[in-house]
Amino acid sequence: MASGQTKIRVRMAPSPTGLFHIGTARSTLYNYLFARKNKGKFILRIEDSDLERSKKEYEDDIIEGIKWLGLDWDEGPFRQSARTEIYRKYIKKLLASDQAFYCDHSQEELEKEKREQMEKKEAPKHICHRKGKAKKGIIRFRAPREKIVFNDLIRGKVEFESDLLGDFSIAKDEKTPLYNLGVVVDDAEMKISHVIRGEDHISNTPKQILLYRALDLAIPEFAHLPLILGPDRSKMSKRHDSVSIRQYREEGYLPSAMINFMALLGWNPGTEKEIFSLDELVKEFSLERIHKGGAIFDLDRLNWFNSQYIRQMNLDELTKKCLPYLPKDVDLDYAQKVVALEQERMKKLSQISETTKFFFEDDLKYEPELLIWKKMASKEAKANLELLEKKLSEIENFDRETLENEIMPLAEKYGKGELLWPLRVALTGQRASPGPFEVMEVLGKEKTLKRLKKANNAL
RNA sequence: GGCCCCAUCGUCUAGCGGUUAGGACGACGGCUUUUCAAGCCGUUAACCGGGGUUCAACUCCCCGUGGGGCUACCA
Repeated sequence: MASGQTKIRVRMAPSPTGLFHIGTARSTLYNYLFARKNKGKFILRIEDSDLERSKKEYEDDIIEGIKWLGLDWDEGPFRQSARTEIYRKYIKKLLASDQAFYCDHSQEELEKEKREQMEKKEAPKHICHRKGKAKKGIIRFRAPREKIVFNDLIRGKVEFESDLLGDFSIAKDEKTPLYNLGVVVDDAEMKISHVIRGEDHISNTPKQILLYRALDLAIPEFAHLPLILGPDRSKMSKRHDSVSIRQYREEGYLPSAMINFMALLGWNPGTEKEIFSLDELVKEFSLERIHKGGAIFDLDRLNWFNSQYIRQMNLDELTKKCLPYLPKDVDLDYAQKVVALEQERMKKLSQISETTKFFFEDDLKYEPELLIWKKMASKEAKANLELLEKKLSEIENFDRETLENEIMPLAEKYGKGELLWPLRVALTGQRASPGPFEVMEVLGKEKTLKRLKKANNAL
């Protein structure tokens, strides 16, 4: 057990078998917050011991994702694939003391045994009575029969009967550990004080405790996080829509929004504050306030956080971030004016390509009916557009204020809806958009007049 | 099936024996308004069930029920 003086050392140990997962990201965040809050160290370890499924591109995606979120680590990344000599030492020790042995039962035999046990309503487990004398088959751990109790920092006392575990597998061969042994060896070697991980690992914990004991290693504290759930309340996985950080990144979610949102899924400081910077989270964070129950990933809430952070951003920065969603050769000043009009309306950056299309197209297509306000006659709309065209052509300064001062009196006279609606639709071609004055200011006189003429012809 | 974990509005949650059960997202309504957003105001909506313990249970205990996780020569 870690004492008060023990240095806090935590780790994140993702396996590079898929894109950086939202659940992994939240665990990373919590580990990071705990480390920073307690002036400890945060270690990154890539669990790539399954060479078949591990891929460099996934490792890159995970590391990139962590950095994108604005998190960093103090040691690593270590890779299990580079640590085989370390594992060999421990596996040999277990073998030599007869706590582990080679088991050469085939997978078919094991599956058959399991099926039979389940039919008899027994706990499925393999207790090996055919210990290989040769170095053949898989290496199993001879689990002692005892009660295993550990104190989970989030859940309290958790008890298991090791009897139920059977002789579980720990390595494919002397240099290739399986998950449970790999974690134990690495966590011990890296002097990890607190293992903070998803709840799906609770059932691995007794196996790992047994291994710590067998190898005479110090057992860390454990804290099992509630899971992030899909809308169907099951663990978020590939069969749900968007589970990778990359997808959110590409859709235009801000790291600050992701961090804020994820932090509050399963934790909160007990106040009514909702918006937190990473630094503020570090200050407030505590394991004690983490929930036990899983939390559903609510996209509406994420969208809300994202819109909050989009609004807070300064315009230069926001424009830069929007560039990928705007036409390639766009003029930066023009783009900035466009973005300014959308800043308060955006839920995510990617939306801007649709909502601002009309700013970048010269040839708008008009549905004649759309140009007409409510029940006004087509003739009237036409007349109003002509009136506007004439008035606008006399105005030199196309800034919002001048435009408003010149046009609003007309609108009062001829009807706001009757005048302003056809104007706005002529400018945008859309049912919904920012107001006509803002749009004209961005478009400028020439484009404005051209659009009015064209709309008029469509009627 | 076995083992383990969990349980307050639709969702994220506050609550740690005595509260009109609070906030946020969403939804809905209103104001504003040429439209759509935004903004402001308001409405809706929850303690899974049953036993205890207690003067008093959302809160503590037990049992149900429900949900979830694990059950690999994956991690």
